[in-house]
Amino acid sequence: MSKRPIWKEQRITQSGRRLTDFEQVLLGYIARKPRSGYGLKKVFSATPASVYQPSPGALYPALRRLVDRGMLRVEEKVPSGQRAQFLYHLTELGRTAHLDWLRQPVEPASIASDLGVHLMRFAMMENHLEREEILAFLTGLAEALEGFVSGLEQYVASGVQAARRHPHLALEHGIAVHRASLDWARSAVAALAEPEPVPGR
Amino acid sequence: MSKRPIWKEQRITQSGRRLTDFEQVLLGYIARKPRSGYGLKKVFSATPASVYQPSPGALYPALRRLVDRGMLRVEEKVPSGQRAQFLYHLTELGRTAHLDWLRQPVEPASIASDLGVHLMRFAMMENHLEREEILAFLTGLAEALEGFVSGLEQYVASGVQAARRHPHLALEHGIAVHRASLDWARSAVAALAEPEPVPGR
DNA sequence: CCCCCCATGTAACATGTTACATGATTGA
DNA sequence: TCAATCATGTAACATGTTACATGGGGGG
Repeated sequence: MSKRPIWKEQRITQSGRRLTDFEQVLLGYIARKPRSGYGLKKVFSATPASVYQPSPGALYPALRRLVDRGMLRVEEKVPSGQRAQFLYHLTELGRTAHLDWLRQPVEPASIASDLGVHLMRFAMMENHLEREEILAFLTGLAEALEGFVSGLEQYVASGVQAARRHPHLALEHGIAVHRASLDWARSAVAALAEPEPVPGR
Repeated sequence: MSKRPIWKEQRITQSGRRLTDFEQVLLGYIARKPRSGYGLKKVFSATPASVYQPSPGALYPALRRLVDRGMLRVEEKVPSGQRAQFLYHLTELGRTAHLDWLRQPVEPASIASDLGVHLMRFAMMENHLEREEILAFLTGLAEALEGFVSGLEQYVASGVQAARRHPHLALEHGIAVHRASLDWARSAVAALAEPEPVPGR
């Protein structure tokens, strides 16, 4: 009795669980245009940046979960004589969840491990968020990267591990790539602060 | 009988399975100096670059697996009255596996997703591989990055997805950071091609 | 005839995350 | 007394990878 378990409403009963990044990315692709499982597979393989190729054992169960949770709706198409094809559409709930995901602020603590996800989010924000929100996101991203880079620089300056050459060089690598990321974020802010360039003139 | 299953000696009976990168990194830290589970945990938290903090549910089972497979040997220390502490040492088999891992060539196809692992490997090569091997590794890394970057550039130049601004910017990000990585690799080759700078003068 | 593309999945297996659990010592 | 640090783990759960399975249609 002195030590009864504390249930801080964890185990959010399965349907309250947060969607994984992969599930969110699927929602994002389907938001642009309804797709089949195979169609999604092709979207991934056609993008050179996202080197990630989801295996069927990851893709199909994920779609099933999204349907079960009411994020997706299935449309069955039977193209006469061929194997059935299933087109997935976003539901209202799915669209809400996707927008919420796009609007998550950048968490400075996990900036290094989340960079790829943030870039994915940025790519999917187009036509979904206001310009102001997008600029705020990029600014937050830049600030987080600034903090991360200066943290690495301080560590290098502090002289810990200075004796070993390779770890030092590896740290320099981290500084270099995150600085490049930071420069990109700043230039993206500048590019998007201007109005969309009209191709015709 | 017409279609019996094909067993291409997959399922390599548990002990033939390749070690995961995480297991290899553990071997690498233990190679430098025998450590306890808790000691390894601290190594991770003390390194600013590897933002990854292994959970106990990942760390302890991994150590157990390495012991079961003969890569590690356990030394029990009982500091009189305190909870037992276990120091892990590399076995010969463990050292061999670690060196094999360090010597794996860079796979150009997976360069983007493996960059972090390659940097980890580079950091751990010091005092284990010959200078020539290290330079060859860095050269291979640079070549793979060159190929990756020029692939991205060609994709951008091909004008697919040119209509959408955000994906285009995200691709530019990929180009920028991998180019930074490439520059780093080249400068690291140059730095290591010279003899170790003597601190005293 | 064989292989590749279309298009769907399932099963076994290993791993990781989150939360819980234990228990001593040190410091506020 | 309460909290943090040292130091070890386990249990439940969800997810991912690899390989297998099915089956039609088109091209060399």
